Amino acid sequence: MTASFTLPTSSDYSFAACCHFLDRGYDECLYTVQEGCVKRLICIEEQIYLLGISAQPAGLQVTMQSELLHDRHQQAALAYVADWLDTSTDLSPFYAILEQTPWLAPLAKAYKGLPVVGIPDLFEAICWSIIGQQINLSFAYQLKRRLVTHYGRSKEVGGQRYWLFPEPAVLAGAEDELLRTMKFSRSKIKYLKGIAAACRAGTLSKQHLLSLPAFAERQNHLMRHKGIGVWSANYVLMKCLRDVEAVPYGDAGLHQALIKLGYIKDKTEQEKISALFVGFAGWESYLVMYLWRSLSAAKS
DNA sequence: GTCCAGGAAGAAA
DNA sequence: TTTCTTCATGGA
Repeated sequence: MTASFTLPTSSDYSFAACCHFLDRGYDECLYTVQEGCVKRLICIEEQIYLLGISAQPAGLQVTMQSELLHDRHQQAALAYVADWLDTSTDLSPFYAILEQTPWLAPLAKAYKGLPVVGIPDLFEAICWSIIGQQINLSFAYQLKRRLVTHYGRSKEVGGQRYWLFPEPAVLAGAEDELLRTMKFSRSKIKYLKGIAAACRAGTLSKQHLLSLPAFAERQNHLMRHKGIGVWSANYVLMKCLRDVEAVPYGDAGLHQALIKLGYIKDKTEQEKISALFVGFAGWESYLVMYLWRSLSAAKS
C-alpha cells in the first residue's frame, strides 16, 4: 500500500536544486533520482519503507510504500525527509550576504533554493567521512557501494533494489580480509570498525552529541575516536548535526572551488579561507554547500 | 611514470 | 609543537 503526505518547505526552497545536487553523476547507492523523484529506503523501528519524494506546489510530496503503516512511523519519515533535505530553513539571509560579495553572487542565482543536503544518520555520516578521506570521490563511492551492498539490508520494489546503510552491529563484526578485498585500506577498516563498535555500544550517539551545548565540545567528542580528525568532525557536524558554523577546513573540494572562483591561488592560503567564512557567520555550512555545488558544472 | 584525491595517525625532529 | 611518513587505490 502507498500513503502520500505533504511536507511544507520554506519560500525560496527548490526541490529541483536538491535533485541536481543529489544527482551529480556519482555512483550513489543509497537513493535514486529519476524524473524529479527521489527514492530511498528508510528503516523505522525495524519496519522498512520505500520513500518517494517529489515536488508539489505546496512543498514536497512524500509517499511511503509498505505492507502496513503506523502513524508514528509516518511522522518519523516526514521528520527524516525534513532533516535530510533541510526543508524549513529560510535562505534569504544567506542570499543577502552572498550577494554582497561580487565574485560569489553568481552562486546565489545559479543554485537558488539549494539547502544543505544532509546525512541524518550519524553512523552513516561518520563512515562516509572516513571512506572519503584522501581518495577521489568516484573511488569513495565505489567503496561505499561495496560496503552497502554486502553488509546493508535491501528491498526490491518494482524490479529495482534499494539499500539501507549497514547497521553498526553488522559492520563491527565484519571480516577485515573481506573488507580488504573490497579495497579498503587497513586504517579505514580499523577506523570504521571502531566507530561501529562505539555506535553499537552507545558511547557514540547523535542524541548525546546534540546534548552538548558548545560546538567545540561536539567537535572534541567526535575527535576522541580514531579516524575522526578536524575535517571529519566538521563534515559530520555540518551534514548530520547541522551545525551551521562547521566548516571542513582543509577540504580538497573547498580548495578547488575557491581556486576555480579565483579567490585563492592554492591551498596554502588558509588565512584567506577562514577570513572568508568570518563574513558568513551563521551561514558557513551553506557557503560550503554552494562552493561544493559549484564544482559540478553539469546543470544549474 | 607522476601527482593528488571531500585526511588521519604515529613517528620523528 | 610542528613536520614527515605511511596508508591504498584510481583517475587525470
